[in-house]
Parts: sequence; structure tokens; C-alpha cells
Amino acid sequence: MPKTEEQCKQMREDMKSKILKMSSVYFAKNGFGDTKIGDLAKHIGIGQGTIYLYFKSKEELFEEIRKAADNEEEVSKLKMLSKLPIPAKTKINKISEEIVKRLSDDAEYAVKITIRTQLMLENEDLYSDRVYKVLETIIKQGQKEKSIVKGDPTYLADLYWGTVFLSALKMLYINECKLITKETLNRLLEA
Amino acid sequence: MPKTEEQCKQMREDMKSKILKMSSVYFAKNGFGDTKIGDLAKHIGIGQGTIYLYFKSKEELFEEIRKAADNEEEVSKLKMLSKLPIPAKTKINKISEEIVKRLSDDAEYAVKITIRTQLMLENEDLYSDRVYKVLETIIKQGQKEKSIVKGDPTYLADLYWGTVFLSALKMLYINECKLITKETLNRLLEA
DNA sequence: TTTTAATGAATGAATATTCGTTCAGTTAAA
DNA sequence: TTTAACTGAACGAATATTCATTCATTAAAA
Repeated sequence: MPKTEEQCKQMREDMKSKILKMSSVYFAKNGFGDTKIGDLAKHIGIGQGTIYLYFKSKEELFEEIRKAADNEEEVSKLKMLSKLPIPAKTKINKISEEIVKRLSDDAEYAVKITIRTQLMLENEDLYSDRVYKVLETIIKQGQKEKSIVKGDPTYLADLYWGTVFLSALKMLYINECKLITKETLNRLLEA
Repeated sequence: MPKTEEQCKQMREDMKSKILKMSSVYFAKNGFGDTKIGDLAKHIGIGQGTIYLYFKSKEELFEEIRKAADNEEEVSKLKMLSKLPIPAKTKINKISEEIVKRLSDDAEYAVKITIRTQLMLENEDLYSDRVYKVLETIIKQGQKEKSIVKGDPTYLADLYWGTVFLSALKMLYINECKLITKETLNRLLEA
């Protein structure tokens, strides 16, 4: 079928990312157990067997989705931001801005957030996630600067990420839902 | 085993509610597909077959859990509250207080909130749930009174219930997690 | 014609459900 | 009081069903 080695490779990559992309929404919405390979294939518009040309098993497919959701780059970006010599309030605003922007123009971002959060809830040990820790640091800084509301930083970080999680969930389920604003996110932490 | 008709009935009811209670946590945490009847029975500490003496099918068991989560009484309580001639701020405070109280002393309440919210997300038509509507009314009142922050009431109600949902989720998954405070809930809406 | 991707019916492992048996307790006859 | 017969709940092995995975076949490109 493929013209050249190159094109062949390209086609395989396209199909693989198509499967990944469409499956991730399915898994995020329905969870692992409620996602049936048959339904999934129908939803993607391919045969059941095709999935197995690209992934060894349902488990492996899900594993790849997990990996994609766990974005190392995002964490390091956050870490850098947290170390800059600027007010905590500005940092929070930057984070809120980035999240809202990504949610609005990358549909997959909502899936990533959803899957990541579900994983965190399921593995209590993972719960104190790296992303969490960074936000906590910034909150502590902000409390010293009196620009962030008083209270347990872990708890406040929770409130913040929780709200982000919810917006992601809603985007996943509800068509044309109103996106959260950065003002709302900021207000959660403002003193 | 049973002495009288009465006692027999009592025993059946006890067992049924035991199954319901213990299953609901399982289902809320793992979802329908990932809940295996075998595991569930082991977790409850009964034989697999026993479940089928009380429920026709896994599906029906889940259905009953759903029903239990959908608490009509709670809605009418809220409706009454919303109509009282008192400031919106007071109403919100009462609601927050009640939620925090119930979350802290009725472990099943977290399950109910979780299941109910999942149902709402899955059925877009149910999303504008009665409970939502009532809170929206109160928010509108509060905005007139200038005690509630400006913004789309639906959106604000969302933020509020979302935060409640999250706390419930955390209680379900995380042992000894810090419970949300009524102050935090109130702050979400305060002007 | 050969090669490769895609397919979906066939397979079997996992899991929901059924059903014959056990067991604990009660009743009532001896 | 003892014992035999009865009751219905509980059990879990056996069976039915579902669903992930495989593979023989088709279709299409080279």
C-alpha cells in the first residue's frame, strides 16, 4: 500500500496518533473497565483488529495514554517559573493564564488533566505530585508577601488544582461549555 | 433461623442495606466496569451468590445505588431555604455548614455526592440539576444584595458544587484527608 | 503478482449469573 | 429434653455471557 518507506512510516504514525487521541477521550470519560475495545474501535471508525496492529494490548494502549498525560515539560516550566524573582501573585496569574489558554486551544489538554488527576487520586502516594509541590511553594511565598489568602498551602493548592480538574472534566463531557476564566482561578488564592 | 416473620424480614433488610452500603463505595471509587462482583463479594465478606438473592443483576444493584444517591429530601430542604426572607449570604453559609457537617459525620454522603455528580456529567440534560438551580437562585439574590461576587450565576454555582464534589472525591480516596471548611466554600461566592 | 494494512468473525479467558447443596436455627412431636 | 423434620439464607462450583485478543481473509498499492 505505501509508496515509499517514508510514506509508509508516516501513515503508521498518523494512524497510531489517531487511535491514541480518540482513545484517550474515551478512557478519560469511561475509565478503563467501561471502555470496550469493540466500542472504541467503532467510535474511532476502524476494525477491532487494527488497534492490535498498533498496541499489544488494551493495557498497553492505556499505558501510553497515561504517559502522554504525564507531561514532564510542563513540570519543569512550572519549576522555573516558581524560582523567578517576581511576586507570587504574578506567578499565579501566569499559571492561570497558561492553563486557561491551553484548555481553550488544545482539546487534548483537558484529557491530560483528567487522566492525570484520576491517577493521582488512585495512587495516594502519587498524590503529593510534583505539580502540587511547586504550587505550594508559590503559595507559601505569596502568604509571606500577604498577597495570598491565609491557610494550609497544601489545602489551597488542592482547591486550585481541583478547580482546574473540574473545568477539564466539564470540557470533556459538555459540548460548548463555558471555559473557566483566569480571574476565577486567581480569586481562589487571592488574599 | 428466623424466629418470626418480622425478624426474618429485618435480617433481609439488614443484609440488603449492608450490601448497598459497601457496594456504593466500591462503585463510586472504581466505576461500574472495574467493579467485579467476585471482588465486591469478597470485600463485603459474603458469597457471590448472596448478592443475587438481593439484586437481580449487577446493573440493578448499581441502579439502586444511583437512586439512593439522588436524595429528594435534600432538594426540598434547599428549596425551602432558598425561599426564606433572609440575606443570600446567610443562606449560602447555612448550605456550606450543612454540607461540611454531613461530610464529616456521614461517610456515605461523600459517596452520594460523587455518584450524583458523575451522573450529572454523563447526562448533559440532567446537568442543569435541581440542586444547581436552587443555588443559582440564591446567587442571583446575593448579587442584587451585593454580597455575592459578580459573574454568571450558573458558572458560580458550578464552581461551588465542583468544589464540594472534589472534597467528596478526596474523602473517598484519601484516608484521613483534611475536610473542606465552610469558610472556604463561602469564600468562593463572597463579593 | 507480491506485499502490507485492515478487517471482523472466531477463540478463549475473564467475569456475571445460576443453582444444587450446606448450614444454622426453629418448631413440634415423642 | 431430645430429636427429627422443616425453613430459608448463604455459599461457591458450574454455567452462560461478555469481551480482549488472534488470525484467516480481503482489498489495495506497487
